[in-house]
Amino acid sequence: MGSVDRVDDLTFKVNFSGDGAAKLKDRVNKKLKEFMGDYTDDTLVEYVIVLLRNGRRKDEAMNELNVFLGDDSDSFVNWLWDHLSSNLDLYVPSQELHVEGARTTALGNHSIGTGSHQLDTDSEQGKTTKVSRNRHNREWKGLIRDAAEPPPLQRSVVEISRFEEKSSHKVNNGRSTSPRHSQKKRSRPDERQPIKREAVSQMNIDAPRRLLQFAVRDAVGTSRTTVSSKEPSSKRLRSVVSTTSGDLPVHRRRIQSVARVPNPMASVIKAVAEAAEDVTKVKNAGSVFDRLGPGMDVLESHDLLPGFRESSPEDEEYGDIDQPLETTDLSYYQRNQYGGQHVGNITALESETGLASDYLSDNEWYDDLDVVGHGVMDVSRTGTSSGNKGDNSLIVQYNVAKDNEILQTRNKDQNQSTIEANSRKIVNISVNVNTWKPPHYQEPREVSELESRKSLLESEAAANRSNVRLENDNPVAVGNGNVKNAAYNQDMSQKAVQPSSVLHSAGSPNADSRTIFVSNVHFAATKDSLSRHFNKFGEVLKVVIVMDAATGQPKGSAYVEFMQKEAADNALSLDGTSFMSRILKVVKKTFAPQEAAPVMTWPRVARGSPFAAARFARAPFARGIPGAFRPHIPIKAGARSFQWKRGVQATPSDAAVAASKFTYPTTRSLTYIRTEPKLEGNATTS
DNA sequence: GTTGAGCGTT
Repeated sequence: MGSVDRVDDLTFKVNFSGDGAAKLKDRVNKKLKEFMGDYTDDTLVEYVIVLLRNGRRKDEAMNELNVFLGDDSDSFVNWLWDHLSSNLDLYVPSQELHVEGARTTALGNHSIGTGSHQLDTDSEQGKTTKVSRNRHNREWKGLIRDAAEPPPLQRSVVEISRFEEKSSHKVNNGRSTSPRHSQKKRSRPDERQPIKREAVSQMNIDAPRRLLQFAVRDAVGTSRTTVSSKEPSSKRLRSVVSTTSGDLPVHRRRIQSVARVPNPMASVIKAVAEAAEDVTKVKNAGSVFDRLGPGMDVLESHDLLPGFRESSPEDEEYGDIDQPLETTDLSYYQRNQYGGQHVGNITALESETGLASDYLSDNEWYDDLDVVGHGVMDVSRTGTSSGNKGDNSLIVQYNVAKDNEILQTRNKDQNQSTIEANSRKIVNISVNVNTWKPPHYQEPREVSELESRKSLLESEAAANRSNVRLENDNPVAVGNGNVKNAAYNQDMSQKAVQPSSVLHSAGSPNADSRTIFVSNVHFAATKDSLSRHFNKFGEVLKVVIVMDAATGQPKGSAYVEFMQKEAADNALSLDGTSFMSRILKVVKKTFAPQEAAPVMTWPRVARGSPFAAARFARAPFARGIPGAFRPHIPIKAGARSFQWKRGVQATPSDAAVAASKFTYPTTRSLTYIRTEPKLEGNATTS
């Protein structure tokens, strides 16, 4: 078939202009419809024509169209070449008609080219990048006419790819993968540089690009799941759609063609797949597109939202970009939830600094962290407003808190700009983390004290029968107690602290009496920090930070359960003191239900009363308790002032009596409340 | 306008 060979060598590097172009478009469109049916996209038609005009050889055209037409690409191009070889004069003015047997310069080049070349390059490009796709299509005709400049083939290839990148900047089409990107490599890399932007109907790229994006995304999606697979990318790609084409309906065939991706696009896809593979190797990259980024800064600026960016590897399923903010909140939440265990690893990781800073340094990092803390709130609250300046950094922080190790590795290969801005805060968090002590750190003491404590608790259990009875007056309270009891045992078994579990089974009904309710807790406070803050008064068994289930953020209150009831009582002395630069409200956990039982013998302060409630709610109960609670009642009246006063001159007041009653040396050290030496102290001394 | 009344969770 010599004639066929001859046709195959043809290129149609012609200026299809005016009516000719329209006619050709029409014809091509019809033909394409035979293959693609309603899926035929006008832009694809235009794309075909541009291929011709750029002097694509037949095989090249097949390759390029293969992405969109799949198997049909060959037959279509065959048809096209045949058709053009005999009918080219239908579409091109005869004087411009110039069919070339080999790849040489086209005739149309100088006839119309130069003049419109300028226009195309400068004005048109700037314009079209801003115009919508529809307008592209509409203007295409004219553009084609104008863009009659056909530079040497290779260069035009380059141009397209450049346009591709360029336009995707503004169109914000997200995950565009610059279809021609790799092709330019394939064609002739050395010719890449000279031409910056010699526009060649860039608008034609949009639709193909969209299609290609899907292909690439499929490819990427596949390769992402097969993380460690070393098999050739083409193989993986094939697995996207496993069916073989055979005699499937047109539509399905087309879909397949996207995924099957034979040799031509293989280079593109391969590059993508390789990039994807790199991503999985690098472990940190949140997204394949992150790695694809170098060629497409669009993603950098648009799609890679901070949260998405920072999402840790195990959050791979968040790859959908819609999630970043959720991720943020989640990590924040987890950070609190993880409280002990997870952060513990981090501590171990940086153990040199650990444990060193304790009580005294507490205040320091608390103050520091307070700064961060505000941001914390910002994130969780105004998470959706991306305009918030602090968001980025804070998100980073959370991941620090969540998984420090990951961030450290990430730091290495991430753009330092963001990191740099946040490094200070990160350090703060790290300090926070470092001050944490592993759960067992107090076990030695616990064990040693355990004997005495056991007895103590037993007696306490007996002593608290009265409390229990008091609870029993209220049915609801009893129910709560039981539930908590169970919870206790569970919790203890998890912690594998056997002795305490024993204690609990004995004293669990008194859990409430050993528990304090701390409110006005800083949102950034963790179980650990609270535990450390309160364990001055005795072993802290459990700290529960009350979280708002809806928002996932802390509600600013916490339950601190001590091993001993006395410790809880003493801990009440921290009421009105500063913790993380917030004035704590420390009260006993209430026994009485809030709303269900307004039925009390003595007159109660109405629940609606915002201020008095917390304070007075305890009063009636305390009245029923002999001894232990009494001293605190007067303190409550002027809690803050009293605390300050005591801190300053250590007055042997009721509070001091209460404090010294159980001889916890740390009780006196309340003087460390130095954060806000305000008017309070003076006011009450009078 | 640098959240802030309140009693949860396993």
